[in-house]
Amino acid sequence: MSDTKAPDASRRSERSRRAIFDAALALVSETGYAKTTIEGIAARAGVGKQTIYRWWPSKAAVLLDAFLDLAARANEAARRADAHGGEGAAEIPDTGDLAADLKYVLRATVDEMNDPTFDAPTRALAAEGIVDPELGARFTEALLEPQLQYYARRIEAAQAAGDVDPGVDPRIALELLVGPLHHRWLHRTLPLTHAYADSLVDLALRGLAPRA
Amino acid sequence: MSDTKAPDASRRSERSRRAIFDAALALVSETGYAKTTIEGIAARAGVGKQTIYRWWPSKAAVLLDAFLDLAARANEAARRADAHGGEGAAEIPDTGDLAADLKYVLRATVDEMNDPTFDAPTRALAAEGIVDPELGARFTEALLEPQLQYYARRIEAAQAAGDVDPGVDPRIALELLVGPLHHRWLHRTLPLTHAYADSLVDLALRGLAPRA
Amino acid sequence: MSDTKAPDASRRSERSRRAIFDAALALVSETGYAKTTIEGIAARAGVGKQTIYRWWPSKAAVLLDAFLDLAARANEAARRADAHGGEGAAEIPDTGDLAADLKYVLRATVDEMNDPTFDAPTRALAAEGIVDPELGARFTEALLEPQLQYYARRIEAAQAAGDVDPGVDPRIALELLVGPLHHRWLHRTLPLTHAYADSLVDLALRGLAPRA
Amino acid sequence: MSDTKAPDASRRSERSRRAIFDAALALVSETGYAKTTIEGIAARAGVGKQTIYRWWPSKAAVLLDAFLDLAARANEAARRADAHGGEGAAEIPDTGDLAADLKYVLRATVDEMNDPTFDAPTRALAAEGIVDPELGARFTEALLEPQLQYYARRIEAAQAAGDVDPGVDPRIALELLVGPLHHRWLHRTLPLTHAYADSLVDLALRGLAPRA
DNA sequence: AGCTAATCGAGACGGTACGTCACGTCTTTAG
DNA sequence: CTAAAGACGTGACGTACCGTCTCGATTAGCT
Repeated sequence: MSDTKAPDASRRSERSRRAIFDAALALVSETGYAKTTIEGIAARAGVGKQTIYRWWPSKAAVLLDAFLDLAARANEAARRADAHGGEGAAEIPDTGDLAADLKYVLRATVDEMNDPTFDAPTRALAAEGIVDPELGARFTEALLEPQLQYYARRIEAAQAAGDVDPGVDPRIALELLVGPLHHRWLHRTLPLTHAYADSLVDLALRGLAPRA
Repeated sequence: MSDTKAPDASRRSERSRRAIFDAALALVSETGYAKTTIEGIAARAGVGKQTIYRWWPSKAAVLLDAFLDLAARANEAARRADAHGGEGAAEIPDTGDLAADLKYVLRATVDEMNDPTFDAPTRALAAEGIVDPELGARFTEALLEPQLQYYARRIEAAQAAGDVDPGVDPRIALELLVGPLHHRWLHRTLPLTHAYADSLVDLALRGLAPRA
Repeated sequence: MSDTKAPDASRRSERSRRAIFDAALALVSETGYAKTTIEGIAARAGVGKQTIYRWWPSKAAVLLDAFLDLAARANEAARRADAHGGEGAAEIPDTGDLAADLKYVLRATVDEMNDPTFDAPTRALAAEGIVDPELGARFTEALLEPQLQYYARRIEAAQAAGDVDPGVDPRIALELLVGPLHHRWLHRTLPLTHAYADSLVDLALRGLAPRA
Repeated sequence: MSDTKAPDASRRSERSRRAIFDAALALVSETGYAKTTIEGIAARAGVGKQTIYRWWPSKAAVLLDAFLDLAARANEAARRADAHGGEGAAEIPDTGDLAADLKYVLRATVDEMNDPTFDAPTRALAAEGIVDPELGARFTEALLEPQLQYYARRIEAAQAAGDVDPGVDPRIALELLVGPLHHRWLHRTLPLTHAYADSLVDLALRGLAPRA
């Protein structure tokens, strides 16, 4: 039906999967993405190379899954910490003050982008995704888009509350905030600061305000 | 002073330099950046590998210079074509209508991003620069920043003309336009269209408008 | 215990080993030892370079093993041809006439030295062994010494038969025969002929004769 | 007349020639023949590569000339030291006692072979000459043969004095002495000692003695 | 509980490209 | 006008990983 050789996922060794993720993340953070090799991951994980090739098509795919897994576990932990069993940790708060809410999230994003343990793998994945459409799609779908949806929902809520012009496409609105941030982050043109995040929110919100 | 062995640039073979650029650009456009190798470039250029390693530190650096050289020659040609010996080909027009001028440039940028002959190498260089800070700096400095300066100048002119709030940092203003465009381009979240460019300009300009 | 990474010999591909030997011998006889490269051997054998580097430390070592293998197979064939399952093909005959027996062997050796298919690789190996002690030891041990032992045994037999002074060290005796031959062979001072072999035997035997 | 490009020997720089010899000998003794390169010699001698290529066809040829020059200067010095302005330093003495004279010379030869400063370059040249007939001829003619002639002359003298069978070819006689020595030297089968030299002389002389 | 079939760790294999080294030729530049 | 300096095309070096391919030795999941 599908490919000539579909491995039987039910027989898969969870032990190896974990070890591969751990090894991949460790190696990327220690030696950088470019110097990380599948052979190295396998050796570090105490795993045969074939076990990696059986389940992933590329180094980037391994790292993406490893990162996703890390994020999922972090979320899990966060959810357990929070009393309310919310769906995800990153939902944008809605205090009624749109500007404040957005600044809060953008500042947090800026902090992440300045944190090497987040920056290194994400940057590597983004770069790989830019060049490899297949992986880029997975990256966007699994990492980027969910985050953007939080913005979309908050902006829709703001439109309902009359804080944002209802005629504006929330998608474009969100890109007005996130685009410049990513631009500075990826191209390293200028430092990413909380002040910058705030200015961005202020300026964007003036564009999104309901027409007089 | 510098490295232990600095080759004598005055003895450099212009012939080889040209051949390497041509080969690099041809190979990238034919087979893609990832499949392009230094060995392949050398072979195609009829040049020894050492001649590449002598002058460039990496494949990406070769391609960056090749691309820069291409752009420079294109500019040269454009300038000769235009009667007015203007400074560069990409200066943003100033018709007095800021929105129209920006839409014109953003549409042109969108077109470039949709043109594979521009898209492929630029995307590859951007991705490489994201991961390699050294190269990223060169990429930003040589390719990205000059372009951004055009926006900065046009926005400053608009501020002088009273079309843009003088209190706004032109740098942030320009990122409001370029950031979202790059976001869609690099992450391939949604199609890049003229309509999108227009919306972007309209929305951003509302944010930049002088306060009532 | 030994090197940091010892390949697992039990998993070794006999197919590749054979192909490498064949390619090495073919290339040496076709283009000469100096022009034979490891890369060339690998290509001709349809084998990865690493497969050669995994098992041999140098081009000379490959050729030595190839030559040894060839000799072993030749011996095998010779033994099968001879009705009597003798030990090796090169054992010196013992007809009771020492001079005749030695002349027979030395003439055969002269013939080998004059035969390009034997001369070329042996000469190359000898030269390499002269300069590389490691390889020289292997060459001596595996190719030269076994042959010398045949002489030693024949001379000891002659001593027992009273044809050679029992006070003479067989080792020196044998070198009296083989040394001059190799001298002419390696240094190409004068032609190697059967007549020369005969003279050598006569002269040496006069020195080895039992004292009156 | 001769080759397409015959360099004008009269214009040759003696300074460079000396520097090249010195550099070649120094490098060979420091790092070994195999690791010595023409590029290295040129650099060490402060000489352009072309200056070497103009006058010598190969690394081995340079070293041969360097060694010859060294030997010539050593002889010159020795001659000046000795009162009698003899032709060369290595002429075999004739005390009337052939065995003693030969032992003296063979012991001296053994000592040379055990002396690394002599052993290393000679061994390298011999090995190269074994494989490269052109160079081998030059090596034999310039280094080996003159030495052998000393033996030939001493043996002829001994024949005249009635100490050696006049029917024996001096050439073969000399090879009986020198061959075994070279055999042990080049193949490193057994240690080269004075005792060995003495045994060799004794044994060979029994073969050469006049017939009863 | 035993059988069977897949996955597992391991690593040899044919390859490709790497970045380096030296070759021998050719050109440029300083004395 | 010579020779040092060294860039050039060439080609082999020895290494690193690629992705595929056997190997036993576990492990499941199904009789």
